[in-house]
Amino acid sequence: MTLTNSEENYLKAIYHLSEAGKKSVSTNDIASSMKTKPASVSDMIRKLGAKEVINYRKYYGVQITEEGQNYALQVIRKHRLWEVFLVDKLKFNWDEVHEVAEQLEHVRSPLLTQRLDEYLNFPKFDPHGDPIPDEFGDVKARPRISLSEMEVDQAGQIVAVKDSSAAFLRYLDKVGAYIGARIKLLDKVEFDGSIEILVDQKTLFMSKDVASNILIVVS
Amino acid sequence: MTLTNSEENYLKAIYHLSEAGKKSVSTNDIASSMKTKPASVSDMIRKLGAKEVINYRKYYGVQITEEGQNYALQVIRKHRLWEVFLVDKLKFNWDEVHEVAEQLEHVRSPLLTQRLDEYLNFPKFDPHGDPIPDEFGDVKARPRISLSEMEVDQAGQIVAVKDSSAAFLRYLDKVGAYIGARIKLLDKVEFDGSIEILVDQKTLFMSKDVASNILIVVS
DNA sequence: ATTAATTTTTAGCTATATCTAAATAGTTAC
DNA sequence: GTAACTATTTAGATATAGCTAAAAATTAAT
Repeated sequence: MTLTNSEENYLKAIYHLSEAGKKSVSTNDIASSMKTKPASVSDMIRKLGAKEVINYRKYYGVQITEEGQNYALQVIRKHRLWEVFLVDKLKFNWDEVHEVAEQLEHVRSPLLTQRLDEYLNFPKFDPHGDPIPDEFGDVKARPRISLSEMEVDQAGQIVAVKDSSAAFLRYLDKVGAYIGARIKLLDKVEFDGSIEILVDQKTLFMSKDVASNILIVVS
Repeated sequence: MTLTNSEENYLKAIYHLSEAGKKSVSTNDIASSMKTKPASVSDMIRKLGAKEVINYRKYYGVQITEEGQNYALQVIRKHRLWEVFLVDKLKFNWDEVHEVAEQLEHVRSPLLTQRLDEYLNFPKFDPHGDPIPDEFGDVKARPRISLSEMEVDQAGQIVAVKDSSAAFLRYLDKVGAYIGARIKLLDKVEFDGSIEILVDQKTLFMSKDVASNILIVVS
């Protein structure tokens, strides 16, 4: 079973939206993430349904199937391997690789993917810190540290909190430090262990107490 | 001005057919080299004419324009650079690279092409011995003759093949007549034009048919 | 110089992937 | 529980790229 490049792109988008929490993904969600129109999405999900990579029932959201998930993971694998190649070997900056990897991810050659993986020394994470699925679709969990353990100038992504009280979550939401936010540690005050971080182009001060309750995956 | 992948493939075919002698290329020639139907070619050359990469007059052959030639050379440049990458870095055999390079040659990123060229140390010839155009479309020429045109006792190096089918490449690899191999013509049988050559301290017999498909640079 | 053969083009159809506009299904508000 | 709003699908276009079958132009043969 093979998908066209366009079908692969839709499937990848559906996979990413599914990952980001929701069990079922809406036509509008897909349309906005793909920068296309809902009508085009309707058409495409009918095709993806016929190929059994998603479950599709009219007027209800779509759910990715086991087979669809595996397919998506192989495309993501290729995307991230190429990103590693571009940065490690061809000296691209990590913010220059996405568009090129979007093209390279569709090259069909199992041998190429395998040899590239080998050549890059079986990397487990891409230049953005995202995990690279192996040939079976398995991913290595990323090591998590608390925000207070980070070094100055290190960048990362908020992935969880230790204290999940409503008050704490409300506070995080208010300052923009939501789960998934990409942050960078700007400064550490030796005196009290408080820190200064960059979130969404805004700087933010945080006590050591708060910082030690926030879990980070460094990039 | 950009062409679709399909337009790039047609243009490349027209370029290669033009190189192979004839000043003007027929619809049927293109159809058979592209393994498609003359009707499809008619359609496509109208499009390529509109984009001014070929000159097109109904019922006459097409001629590639200056602009078309430059465009074709850049696609060929990418194709051959990727072939070098696959063989030199990813340890592909030289008969396994064509299909993958056909896909990679369409990746659009001037930076990628430039960095790849750099990474490979600005190679001048691909694994089949064909010259790699530089960013201005210039190629380094090497005078080549076919193995069947060599004189007895003349020595040389295999630099390319005319027939690059997988079967032919496999055969050459098997007998040790790889690109780059240094050979010497030991004898020529007048009766059927078959020859005896020395390759890697081994003597090898070859039909005239095979010999005329192997290109040599004499030393 | 006609006729015959070949080549090339046109016409019309299929499939993918997109769009806009209109219709329909589902959800929310009062 | 109906009306209003939102989400989704359908219908009908456009553009690319291919096909077959038939028409038209060119070339070859007698």
